[in-house]
Amino acid sequence: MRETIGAASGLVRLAFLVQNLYAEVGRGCDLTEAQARMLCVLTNGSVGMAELSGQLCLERSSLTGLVDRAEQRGLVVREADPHDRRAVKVSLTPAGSTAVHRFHQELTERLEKLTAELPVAERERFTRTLQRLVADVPVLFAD
Amino acid sequence: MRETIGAASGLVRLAFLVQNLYAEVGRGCDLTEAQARMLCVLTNGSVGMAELSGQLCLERSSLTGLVDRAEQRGLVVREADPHDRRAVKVSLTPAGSTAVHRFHQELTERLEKLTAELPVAERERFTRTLQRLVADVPVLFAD
DNA sequence: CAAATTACTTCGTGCCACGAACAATCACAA
DNA sequence: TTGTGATTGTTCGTGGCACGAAGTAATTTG
Repeated sequence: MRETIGAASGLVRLAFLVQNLYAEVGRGCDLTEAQARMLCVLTNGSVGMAELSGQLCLERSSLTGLVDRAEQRGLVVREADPHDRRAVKVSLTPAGSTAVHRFHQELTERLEKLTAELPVAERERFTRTLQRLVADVPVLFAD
Repeated sequence: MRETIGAASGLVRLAFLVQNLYAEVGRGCDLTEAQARMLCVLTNGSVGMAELSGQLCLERSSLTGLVDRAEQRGLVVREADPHDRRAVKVSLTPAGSTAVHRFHQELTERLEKLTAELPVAERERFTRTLQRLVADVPVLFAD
């Protein structure tokens, strides 16, 4: 049983590691963690508040403030949905797009360094298993 | 290059997944994420503020409040360090110990379910690689 | 058309994290 | 011994994050 316990510990520590990297790279781009996550989702195009809160696993009331602050910083805009006057579409401004691309690139580099030391075969196997485990996690960080 | 990009995405998504689980299990034990992390570190015995802030990657000033709130909830106590009158040792109360053990057990179960569907060989390989990647991450979630 | 549903916001609360500034204590060297 | 510089931890101010309850407006449904 030693091994399964180790798996849980390993997952937690890996998550901690990645999360710290995420925050660190975010700070370098002047983005909070929550903002960076949101901008990553918006990379795929404009999204309504409800769907966005679903993808980020946030209550809608939490999202309102997040979008507010991002909008004040000029990273994001709210647009009226032509088909539903209740709804709002959130999308990236050019500044937001620039920021998120820089963030994405830097984080990708840092994360690749993490696995860079592994032998190629091990690395590929690891990645494949990873893909399998996260198959139904929303795409927060597109390829 | 398709594969290396996927590795970064996979890591981010896995981290998101684990982090959400962490928060969810925490809520079930009436612990915030930050509190749960701290209590996990304290499982190994009492620790000074400076070392604790290092292990949690937090500024000392952030830790003060975290310990304050945990102390008010009766999860933790501050004790004077006999060898250094500036220093403080933080340790678990019985209530804190109970809470963190429950948290640890539930989270471990949930995390094992994550990998439970994998073929045994793949799972073992994955775990081994995991251990290697997190070798120098502080122990936030002991075996 | 009335009622139920959906989309989003507002408000109040508590928690989290940072940096600057500060007091107490310690370690060490002159 | 007496500075002097480093270390330990706290306070304070600021800003951000997240929740839930309650509310408004628009849409859908019966």
